[in-house]
Amino acid sequence: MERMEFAPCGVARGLATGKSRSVALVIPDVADPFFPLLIRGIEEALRRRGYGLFLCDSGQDIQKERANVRMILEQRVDGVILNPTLSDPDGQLDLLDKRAIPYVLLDRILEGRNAGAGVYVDNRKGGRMAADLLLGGGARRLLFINGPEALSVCKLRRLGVEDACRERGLDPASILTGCGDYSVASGERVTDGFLGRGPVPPFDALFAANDRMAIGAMRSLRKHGIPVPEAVEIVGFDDVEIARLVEPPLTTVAQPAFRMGRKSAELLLDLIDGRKPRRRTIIMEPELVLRGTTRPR
Amino acid sequence: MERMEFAPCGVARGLATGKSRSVALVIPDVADPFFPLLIRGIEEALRRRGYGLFLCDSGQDIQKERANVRMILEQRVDGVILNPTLSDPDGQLDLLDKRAIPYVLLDRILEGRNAGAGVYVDNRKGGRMAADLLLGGGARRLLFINGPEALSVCKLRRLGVEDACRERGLDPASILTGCGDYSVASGERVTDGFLGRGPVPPFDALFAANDRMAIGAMRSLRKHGIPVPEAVEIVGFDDVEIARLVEPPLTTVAQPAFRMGRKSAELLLDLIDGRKPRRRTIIMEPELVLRGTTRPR
DNA sequence: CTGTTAGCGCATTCAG
DNA sequence: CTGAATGCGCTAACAG
Repeated sequence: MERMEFAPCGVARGLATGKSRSVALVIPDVADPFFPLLIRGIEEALRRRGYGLFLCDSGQDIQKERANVRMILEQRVDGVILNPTLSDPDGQLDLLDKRAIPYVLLDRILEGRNAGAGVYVDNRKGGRMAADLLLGGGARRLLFINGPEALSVCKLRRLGVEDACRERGLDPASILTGCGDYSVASGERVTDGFLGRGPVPPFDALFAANDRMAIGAMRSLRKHGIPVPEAVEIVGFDDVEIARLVEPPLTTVAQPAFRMGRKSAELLLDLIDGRKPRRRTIIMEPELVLRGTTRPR
Repeated sequence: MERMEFAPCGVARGLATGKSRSVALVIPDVADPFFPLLIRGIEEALRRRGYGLFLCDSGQDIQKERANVRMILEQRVDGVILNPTLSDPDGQLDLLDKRAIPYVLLDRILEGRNAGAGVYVDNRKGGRMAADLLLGGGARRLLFINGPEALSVCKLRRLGVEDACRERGLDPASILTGCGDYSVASGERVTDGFLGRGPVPPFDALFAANDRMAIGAMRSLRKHGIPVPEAVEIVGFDDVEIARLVEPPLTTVAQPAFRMGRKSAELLLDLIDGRKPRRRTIIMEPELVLRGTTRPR
């Protein structure tokens, strides 16, 4: 069988068994540097058990996301790892439910559904860690640039920020808030908006819900001649590769992307095999990485 | 059929027709920021024609690359887009040939094979453009940090650099040369190596075969207190997202990654459908993007 | 325990 | 032009 170079036909086996030995990953944007490590983790877990990975980048486009789900259903994948686009994907989750295709949600919490499996970091804690670092460093006025608040993770990060305020006896309503779309450009734009109003920045600390927006904010501050971290301290979220390459290197709340990917794939494979995983939702710990956009503590 | 929410079973159709309506993409490293746009281009072309994409990241590991190819063969993809790892993948190309599975090479030129299809930029021209920019700006001594010279693209970029030298009456042997592995760290290490020998840098211009190594070089120069672009001008290759985010933003030779991806997928689909594409190898034009690591011209 | 067979859900073919 | 039969290459159930 080795020498004949025979490879059993997965398609025929798939038809006979009803299992295609493949899973799909649906993400909103491959270009987001948060995904590469995640994908690596997923692939490692899948390969170990002989599964292939269908990649579906919906490009932030709900139309494409629909098309992707349709294609997934046709290709008869055994399961789906879903990191939904901004818009509400519940219609698509219903489709998966109806077809009894197991799925794991990455970085999104389902409020209505009780049966959903998911993997994510403790976003509330992450938000609290970031805000607490800044407030503990003497910040008087915090600007929080959140992602799209329709996403549960964003809501949670905001709650964490508010926790930190309350713990220090501050009114959560006193923090400035902006909202971006996770892109560098949006972080820059939001920050520009707050800086346009006068010569003195109305904030002395800034927390962005991801590193890309934090880097956008850094660009805005540099443009306005405001020194980081001397006049404004900055904390990001994710710890992507760029974070350590910008100048000064970005202090950030790290997500264990590789482990998240691996874990979500393992969880999905357990569901596919009909095993009952002990925990269907897995919450990982964020970790503060101190670099150059905050003053030494 | 709409209302019944019926989806034809791709697996059964695959068995009946011998076509799985899916192709595989084999890349050495999803974390390389050059790939996201490429993947987007590929996905766009594939979705348009109802094909799915199997992602295979070999993680620079030839063992995994083999395992990937095996999995690909089992899953009976209709074609493969291959961006091979450093090591020689010809054994695996033979496998594909034997099985008559069409494939398109990305960014790698086949010297022995006459039938290979491929998509890449004119790397020689790109190398010449970069070196010419630097030499034309008055550089006396050029450091060229190449990628692994086992790769044909790297050989070509070097040839382009030598072309530029000769055109300006310089001896190509006079340029300093280092070799990295495309990572930020390797660019930094190689540059460190040249700067460790004395207080004055032995070069006044630097061309790196990709942006990540160029950024590593920038880090090394900053560490040594050498101003960019005043004392050393730098040009990278690729034009990935980070290039415009570092400070100063990186002058670079841009590759049309999205178009390369789309084109390679279209080419592959033509091969799969048995159409005879007019050109089996497609060479795209690199483009110089002037930013802050070179002085204004 | 080994060898045989039915059938997975389609596309294709051939008969009507 | 519409409708029924065959087989793609496997696995699972079953018989020997």
